[in-house]
Amino acid sequence: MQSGSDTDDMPKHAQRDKMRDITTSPRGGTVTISDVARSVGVATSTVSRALSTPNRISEPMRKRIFAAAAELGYVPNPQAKALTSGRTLRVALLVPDITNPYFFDLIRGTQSQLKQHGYRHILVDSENSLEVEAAALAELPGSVDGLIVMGAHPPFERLLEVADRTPLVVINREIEGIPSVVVDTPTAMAEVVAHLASLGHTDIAYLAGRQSSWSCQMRWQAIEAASIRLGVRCRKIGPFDLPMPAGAAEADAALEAGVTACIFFNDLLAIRALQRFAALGIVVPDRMSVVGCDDIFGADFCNPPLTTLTAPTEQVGRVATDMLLRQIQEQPTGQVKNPYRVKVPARLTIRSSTGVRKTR
Amino acid sequence: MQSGSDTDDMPKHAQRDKMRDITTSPRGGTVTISDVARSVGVATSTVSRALSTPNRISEPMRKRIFAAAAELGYVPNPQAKALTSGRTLRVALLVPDITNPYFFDLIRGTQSQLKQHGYRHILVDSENSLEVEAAALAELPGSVDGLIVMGAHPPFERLLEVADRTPLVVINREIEGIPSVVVDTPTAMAEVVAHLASLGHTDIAYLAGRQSSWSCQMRWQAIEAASIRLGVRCRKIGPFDLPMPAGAAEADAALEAGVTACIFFNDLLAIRALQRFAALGIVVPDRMSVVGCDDIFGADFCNPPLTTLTAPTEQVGRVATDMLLRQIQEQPTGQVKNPYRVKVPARLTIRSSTGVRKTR
DNA sequence: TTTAATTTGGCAAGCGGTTGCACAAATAAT
DNA sequence: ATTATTTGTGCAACCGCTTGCCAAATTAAA
Repeated sequence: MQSGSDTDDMPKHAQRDKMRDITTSPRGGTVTISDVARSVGVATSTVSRALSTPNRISEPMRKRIFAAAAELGYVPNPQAKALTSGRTLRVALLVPDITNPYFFDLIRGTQSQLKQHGYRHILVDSENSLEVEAAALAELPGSVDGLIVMGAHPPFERLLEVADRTPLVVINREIEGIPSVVVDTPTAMAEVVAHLASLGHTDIAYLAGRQSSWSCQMRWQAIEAASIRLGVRCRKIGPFDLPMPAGAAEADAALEAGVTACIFFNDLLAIRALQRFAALGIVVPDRMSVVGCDDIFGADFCNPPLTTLTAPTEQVGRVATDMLLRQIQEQPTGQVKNPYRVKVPARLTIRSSTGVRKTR
Repeated sequence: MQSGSDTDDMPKHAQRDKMRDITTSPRGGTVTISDVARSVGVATSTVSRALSTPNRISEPMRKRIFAAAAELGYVPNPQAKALTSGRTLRVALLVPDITNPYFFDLIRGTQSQLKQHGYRHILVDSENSLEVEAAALAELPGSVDGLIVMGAHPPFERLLEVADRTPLVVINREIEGIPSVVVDTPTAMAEVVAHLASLGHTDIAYLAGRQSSWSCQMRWQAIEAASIRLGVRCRKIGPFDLPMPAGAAEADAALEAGVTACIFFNDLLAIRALQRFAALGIVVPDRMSVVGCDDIFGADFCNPPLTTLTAPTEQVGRVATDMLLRQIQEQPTGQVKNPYRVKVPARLTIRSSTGVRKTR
């Protein structure tokens, strides 16, 4: 009851604290470091150090503080931590379209690797919108320690700017000066062409992706070069950007072009095209051979199972994450960034959607 | 040139600021609100209000501040904002397994809705691990404004605790006192049983999910009740928790049980079982009818296309998000939380994996 | 013209942590 | 026993931004 005397000689902030205590203590009050400090009877700095600076505080004191923290249910506030330390322990993942199963494994790979290092993910799905991507690129660097950008559509100058102030790794695109990890689909695409040629196909179409991405261009270059070398005709069709389900239009176009084999930018397209062909009564691979890319979920059990390019996608995610984390670590000394590039091979997985050319 | 005089009568903090300016201005320095303030010649508070309190600052001044902010490339620091405002504008998404395509649409739904309201996602994939889930549940509330928990494995007491201090919405599980949105698969499962019965099946198996989830239990109850009502035999098998690819073991078990139709907990299982049956030479649906649940990506183009339950999954995500955001908004007054529950119907989509029972 | 009501902008105290620096106690060296 | 070294803690400033409160300036009312 003589608490009245406290109030007088207490410094102002202590009075406030006390009020806060009374006000919020009953329920819902977050336990802060100073609650712990008060409970143990030490300064907040001591608690802070006990919690995050090893060997700075005597063992007995450390124990007491830990005990108190546990008892009070103290959970550090990441915002506050981030504000002072400059580390958010968060990484942003920029994905063009979560709806594409290709990104599952990539996400899974990054997530598991990040988790191991105590980091979290912010997942941003740009839904293939350049504006969303641009906005995210502008805003995210403040709230994360680094970014991983997948299937990068944004202009490379923009990415360079971002890379200049934030650790950044790009997946499936190579940009001078930015660390990247890409799947070497172009090289594998040459194999695809050879595979088709060996089956007797001389007229091939390459159906480009909706957005002309870097990968798409690289693949086309490789395919074109390979077909010239092998003496087969190959034309590029698309990209289409129609409201109809992606894949069907491409299928129709391939049909109209009179080719006997077609290579799709990715499995999503290829699978939908497969459905379209089925609907039109076009037998795959007898009338038309179909090749996809990525070996996504579904490529092995669609009808017929899809010949495609397979890559260790989850590993790609892990490698990219490692590169990013390394960048984040070395940032202090980081005068010169290490634009390390990794290229992982893809291999041709032959299933039943490709077959010998039938003369009709 | 007479700036020398400034240094003398400047308050201490201003001097510091100035020093900081010299130090970090050259490069890499983040532009803060006080940089903008200095550039315009006003106080930080004015800038802050111009930026985030409508109609508090005169129009001309507002314009000047905006211009300066734009010119300097000012980007607000979310950490600091969060620290003062108590709002992180971030929501966590707890997913048991991103590898399951079912969650795509859910994620997409929440993401798009969140984006519209200026919120971001933190995606946490627990990879079906209870510990990871528990850890996330403990840690996340501090760094987000609310959580959406999917396919909730965590014990409900735990969830109640969390819900007590953080806005929370659960998807596909009902817990007294927690807002939830669930797909009414149980009701639809009765239809499934009726469908199978009408095809002449009298021996049915229900293949449970790996983890005995709430949905799984509800479905089994509904299936059991329906089969009793319809006079067919139905047994529950599993769950299995084997290292082999989920689905194959279930297929074998169904075969061994001698049933002519089987209902799988979800499409992932059903599709893998389909592959297993094909590998064993069991023709679906002639020798075995197969039903899945969720109508995930792939269910329509697997071989044969899968009979399954379809629900507006993306919408479920949106609704859950709305409920969460509403909760976040009303939190100030939030004496009594509104444990609102939504149940969205699922409907039976009949494709080719179910057929009339063939006597053998 | 004087007084009251609005606007507009600044001051300064935080939010919940971290950290450089100072200081007292404990241990070692002279 | 006295001085020089280690620890072990506390003080207080600070991270970037918000906000309650106050004062000066502008406008409206008396």
